[in-house]
Amino acid sequence: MAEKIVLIDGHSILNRAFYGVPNLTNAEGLHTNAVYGFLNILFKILDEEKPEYLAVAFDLHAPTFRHKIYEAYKGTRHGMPEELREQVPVIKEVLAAMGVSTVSLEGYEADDILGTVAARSEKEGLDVTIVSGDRDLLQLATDKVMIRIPKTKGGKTVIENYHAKEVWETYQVTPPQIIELKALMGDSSDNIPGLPGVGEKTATKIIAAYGTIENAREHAEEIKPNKARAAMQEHFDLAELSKVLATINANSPVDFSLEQARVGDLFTDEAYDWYKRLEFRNLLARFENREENGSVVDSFVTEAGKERMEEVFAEAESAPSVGVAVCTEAGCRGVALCFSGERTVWLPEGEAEASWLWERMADVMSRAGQASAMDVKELLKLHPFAERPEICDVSVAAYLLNPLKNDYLYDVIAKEFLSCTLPGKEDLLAKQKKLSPEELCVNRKIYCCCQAYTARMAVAPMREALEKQKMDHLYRDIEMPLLYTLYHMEAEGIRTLKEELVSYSEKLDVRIRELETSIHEQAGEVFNINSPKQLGVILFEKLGLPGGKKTKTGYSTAADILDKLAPDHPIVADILEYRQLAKLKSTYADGLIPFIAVDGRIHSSFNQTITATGRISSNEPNLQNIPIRMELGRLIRKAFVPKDGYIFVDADYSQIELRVLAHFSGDEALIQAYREAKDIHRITASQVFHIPFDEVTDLQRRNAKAVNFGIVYGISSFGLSQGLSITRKEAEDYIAGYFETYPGIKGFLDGSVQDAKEKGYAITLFGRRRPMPELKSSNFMQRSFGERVAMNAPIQGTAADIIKIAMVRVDRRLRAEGLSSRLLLQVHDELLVETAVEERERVEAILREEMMGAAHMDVDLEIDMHVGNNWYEAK
DNA sequence: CACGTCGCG
DNA sequence: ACACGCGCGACGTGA
Repeated sequence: MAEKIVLIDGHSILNRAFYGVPNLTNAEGLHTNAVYGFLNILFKILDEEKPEYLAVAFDLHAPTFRHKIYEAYKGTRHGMPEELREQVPVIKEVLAAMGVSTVSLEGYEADDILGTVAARSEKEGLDVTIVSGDRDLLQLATDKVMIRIPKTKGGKTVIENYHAKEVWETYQVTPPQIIELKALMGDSSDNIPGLPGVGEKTATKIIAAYGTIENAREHAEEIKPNKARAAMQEHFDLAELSKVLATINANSPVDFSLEQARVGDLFTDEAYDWYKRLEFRNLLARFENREENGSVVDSFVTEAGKERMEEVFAEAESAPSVGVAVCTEAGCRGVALCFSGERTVWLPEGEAEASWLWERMADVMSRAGQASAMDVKELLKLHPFAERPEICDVSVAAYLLNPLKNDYLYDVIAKEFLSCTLPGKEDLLAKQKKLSPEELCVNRKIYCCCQAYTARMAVAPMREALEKQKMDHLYRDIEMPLLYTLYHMEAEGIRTLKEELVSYSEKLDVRIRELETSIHEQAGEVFNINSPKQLGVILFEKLGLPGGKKTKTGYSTAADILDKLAPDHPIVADILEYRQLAKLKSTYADGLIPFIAVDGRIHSSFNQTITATGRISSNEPNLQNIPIRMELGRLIRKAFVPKDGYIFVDADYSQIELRVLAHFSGDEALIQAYREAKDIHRITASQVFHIPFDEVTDLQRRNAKAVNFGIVYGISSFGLSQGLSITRKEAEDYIAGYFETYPGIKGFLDGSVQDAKEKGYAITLFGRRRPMPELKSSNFMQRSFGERVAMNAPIQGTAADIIKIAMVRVDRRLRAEGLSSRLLLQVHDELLVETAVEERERVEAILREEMMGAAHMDVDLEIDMHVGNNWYEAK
C-alpha cells in the first residue's frame, strides 16, 4: 500500500474550530477553543488515516497575489476576531512542540501550498489527504488525492470525503470544473463574488452542459434562466475574476521537504506541557493512551491468562533489571513489571488469585538481576521476600538526594531523573474526573505501570547521583537494610490493652467534667474551652487578664503564656489541667483504641522518607510521642505490654546528640568531661560557672542543661532566654561563658554554618545531606533559621544515622541468633525490644553491643537500659 | 485546610 | 526594635 500524506489547511480548520467549539479559556485567560477544536480534528484524522507524513499549511498575513486582485476589486478583507487571532500563534507553537511541520510562503495562500504539495506528493506516488473547510479545494481531488471537509452535525464532527469520484457524484462536474462552478456561483466564505443571481443549481447545470465559463459564454443565449443569461452577458468580467480567485496555483515555489513532514513522536514533553497549560484534559487522556514507540504509557502490554502470566513472571525472574509495582484496589488488582523503556507488562488478577500474584511478585523481587520499586516496604507487606543488595527503593534514594520534599511521586522523579513526562496521580485518578469504573481501572493500571517504569528506569541515574554525592554507602548499607527492619517492626506491632485505655479514659473523663464545670462557673458562662479563640476572649477580655495579642488570629493561650498568668486567676490552673487531660484523653486514650488490630496489637507505620534530618517518623498512630514527662500521662504506657512469656527491654542512648557534638567539635574540655563524669549537665555547670562540681545547685544544673540543649538546637540568646525564663542579657552571658569554657564548640558551630553556606547543605558523619536554601535568604529571620539548622542538622542527623545502624544490627542479630525476641519501637534515641523471658540476657547484650558499637567516636556512646512488664516500667 | 496547641526526642 | 530555639504527628476548631 502506498504511503500517505495528510495536509491540513491551518487557518481554515482553526477558523472552523473557532466557530464550532464553544468559548473556552484557560487559567491565564487565554482563549483556547479554536486550538482545542483543531487538535480534536487533527487527532481524528490521524487516528483514521495513520499517515506517514503530515504538514499544516498557513497563509502569511501579507497580502497574496490573489488577494491583491480581490482587494483591487472590493477593498478590504474582513478581519478576524481578537479571540481567534490570539490563538493563531498558539496553535503554531503547539504544532511545533509536537514536531508537526508547518508550511507557508510569502505571497501565496494556503490553498496554493496545499495544491502544490498535493501535486508533488501524488507525483511521487503517495496517497494524499487534504483537510479543509473550504470547498474550493475540491478542485484538487483525484483518485489519489482526497479532500476531507469536517462539518459539525448536532455537536458531532462528521467528515465529508471527496475523491474525484465523489466530487462527480455530488456536483456532476470534474474536480477542475469546481473552479468553473465557483466562478459562476461564487463563495461568500472565500470572498469570491461569482455572478449575481447564479446559485449552485444553475451553476451546476451550466457547467455540466458547457464545461467551462468561456464555452458557456459562447452559448450564452442558450442559457435557461433569464437572470443567469443576463448576468453572463453583462457581468462576465466578474466570472473571469472569480475564476482567477478560485484557481489554486498547484505550481507555487514552495519549499517543502517530505522527510521533514514525517510523523514522529507527537507526544513530546513540550507538547505535554502545552496541553497542560491549555488545560486540555480530554486530550491529555488521549496523550496518555498514545501508541508511539518508547512512550511509557503505551509501552505496556496487558497479559491475560494464568499461563501467559506465569511466563512473564518467569521472564522477570531471570531479567537483568525489573521495575515492580502493584495495584491492590479491589477489582483492578494486578502487578506491573517494567523490563525496559520499551516494555512494561501489566498482569491483572483476572482468573488468578491476589495471593498468587503477590507470591509471584515476591519471587521477582527475590530473583531478578536487579529489582526496584517505588516503595519496597509496601511490597513486603503484600508478600515478604528476603533482603538482598539487588533490591532498590527509588523513593528512599530520592529522599536521600533531597530530604526536604513532602513526597516522592514517580512523575516528579521521572521528570527529574529521566527527563520524561508521565501523567501524574492528578491526571489519572483525580476525583473530579468522574471516571466510569472501567476508565478508573484503566487509569489505575496506567498509574501502576508508570510506577514500575520509573522504578526500573530511575535506578541507574539515581545510583549515579548517590555515588557522586558520596551517599551510596548511606543508601546501600544503612537506609536499604533499615527498610526491612522497619517492615519487621510494623508487622510485629505492639500489644496494647484496650481495657487499660478504656478505664484510663473513663478516669480522665471524670476529672475533665469537674474541671469543665469549674471553668465555666469561674468564667460566668458556658463556652468551648477547646477553642483558643473563645478561651482568649474569656481570659483577656471578660476576666481582664494581662496578655494582649500574640498570634495572627488573636490571643495566644499557649501553656507557657498561661503559666505566667496562673497567679492572677485560679481559672488558669484549671484550664491548664483541663487541656492536659483533654489531650491525654483525645489523642492517647481514645485516640489509640481504634488502632488496636484483631491481634490485639497496634501496627503503626515507621516512615523513612519524611524528616529533613534523617530521623524516622511514626504515624497512624504516632508511637514516638507517647507521654512520659508528666506522671499522669506516663501512666498511658501501662497499656503497652509484652505478650505472654515476654518482657520489655528498653535501651536509650545517653545524650547521644551532645556526644556527637563533643566528637564533631573535638573540644578537649567537653570530651574530657564525658570521659570523666557521669552527670554532664552538672559538670557543664561547674565549668561554665566556675564552681566546684559538688557545689553546683539544682538551678545551676538546670540552666547548664538548657544551654546544652540550646547548643544542639542552634543556639540563640532569644531562644535560650525563652526556655529558661530569663532575660536575653543573662542568656547571652550564659552562652558567652559556655563558649569560653568550650572554645572548640564555638569553632565547630561557626564552621558548620560557614560550611553549609559554601556547600549549600549540611552533612552528617555518614554523609547524609540536608540542603539549606534558607541560608541564601536575604530575610534575616529565614537566614537565622538557616544558621540554626546548619548547626543542628549534622548533630541530629548523625544521631539518627547511628541509631539506624544499631536498629539494623539488633534486628539482624535477633533473627540470626535464632531468638524469638523482636525489636518493636524506635523513639529517636531509644529502642524497645519484646524479649522472651529466657532471652533477656542475650537481648541486653545485643542491645548494648550494637547500640554502643554503631559508631566509633572520640566520645563513647553510652546507653541506659530498663526492663519491665509494660512500657511504663521499662523506662 | 490552616491554625493553635501539645505530646515526644 | 524586632524577628526565634531543632525535629516530628495528632487533635479540635473554625473559616
